[in-house]
Amino acid sequence: MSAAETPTTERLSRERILDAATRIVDEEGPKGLSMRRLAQELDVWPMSVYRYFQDKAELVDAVVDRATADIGEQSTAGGSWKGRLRSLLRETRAALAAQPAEFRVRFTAADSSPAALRVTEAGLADLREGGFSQEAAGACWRALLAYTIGFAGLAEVDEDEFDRGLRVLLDGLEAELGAGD
Amino acid sequence: MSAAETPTTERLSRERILDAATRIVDEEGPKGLSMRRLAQELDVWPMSVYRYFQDKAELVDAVVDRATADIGEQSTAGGSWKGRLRSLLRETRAALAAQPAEFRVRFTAADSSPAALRVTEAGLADLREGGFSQEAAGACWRALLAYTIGFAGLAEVDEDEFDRGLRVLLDGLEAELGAGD
DNA sequence: ACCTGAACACCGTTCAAGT
DNA sequence: ACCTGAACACCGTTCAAGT
Repeated sequence: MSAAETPTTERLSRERILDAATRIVDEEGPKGLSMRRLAQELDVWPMSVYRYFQDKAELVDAVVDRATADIGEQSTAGGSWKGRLRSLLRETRAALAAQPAEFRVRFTAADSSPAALRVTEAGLADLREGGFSQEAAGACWRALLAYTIGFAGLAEVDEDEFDRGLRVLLDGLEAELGAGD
Repeated sequence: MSAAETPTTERLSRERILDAATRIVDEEGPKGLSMRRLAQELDVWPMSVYRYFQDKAELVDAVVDRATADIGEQSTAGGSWKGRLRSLLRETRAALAAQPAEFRVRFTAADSSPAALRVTEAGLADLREGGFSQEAAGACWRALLAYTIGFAGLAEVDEDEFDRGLRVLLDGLEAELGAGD
């Protein structure tokens, strides 16, 4: 009993905390997530969470980061650069649309999440492969990302409608910035 | 003294409350706006504000609505439908970019603000004038609005870059949806 | 009927006291 | 050194008691 303990509850960890936080947000909405409610869900003292996250803001950022962490995993494989890029942005829209609006804004915060940085790097790589200069790729990416994030916030959304607009924007940007300029 | 009072502070009103709320948000950020802080700023009991706004959510919506209420006032005059539309969206982007991210999401909430509805109606009217069918105008508007709102959330923004992307998107949508389909 | 202000049920976070 | 839990400084909002 003293040598080999079998704890009734697993040891606390960032992973377990994020699981619980995500569960609360899914079931009770973003306003339901408080440090105290979270501690209760984990059967832990309120202050214990602060061992793993500096404050609530850091926790929320981690929740959003994890919810968007696997964007682009599906579609790094073959196909044209344009196809990959559209697939990347479709995944981005879907992942962001699944987040509550209050949390979604954290994805494009000034101090971007690791997930957001990875998505941006993947997108820029695709655009460079498509013949855009570094500067043109940057401008093009911001336009595509703006469209995607904005669409994620619209109600009654239609996946096909998103894709049609995305194609129009991408083709137009390619015609304007891809070859000449 | 008893017949004609000269009150040291003006009577409370929605207008005065929104002035104070906007001032607090400008000076102390969105997190600084609390019902209690607002009451203090107005030199009033905390509960007095509830005579004019049902709850804090309604107050915040009213703040955002007022901050976006004069979008489109400048540009309803002459020019092509495309020029008017671009001007409308430029104003929309600027007004939204001036709002804190936490408040910005309320502009496109499911129960849209009066200001958002007016902007949408103006945009749709421009698109109909440009030859879009009602259905095509709806899809086109959602794409343009998504792009605009998304851009409003991006850091280190360039007005010209916004405008270039907007023109690309609008021209592309016109080519795709305006004439045929 | 209206307005007051005390009170309720929460927050995030600090910090002194214990182990 | 680490963990606890009491305490601080707030919240939004309800509601009974006063006028």
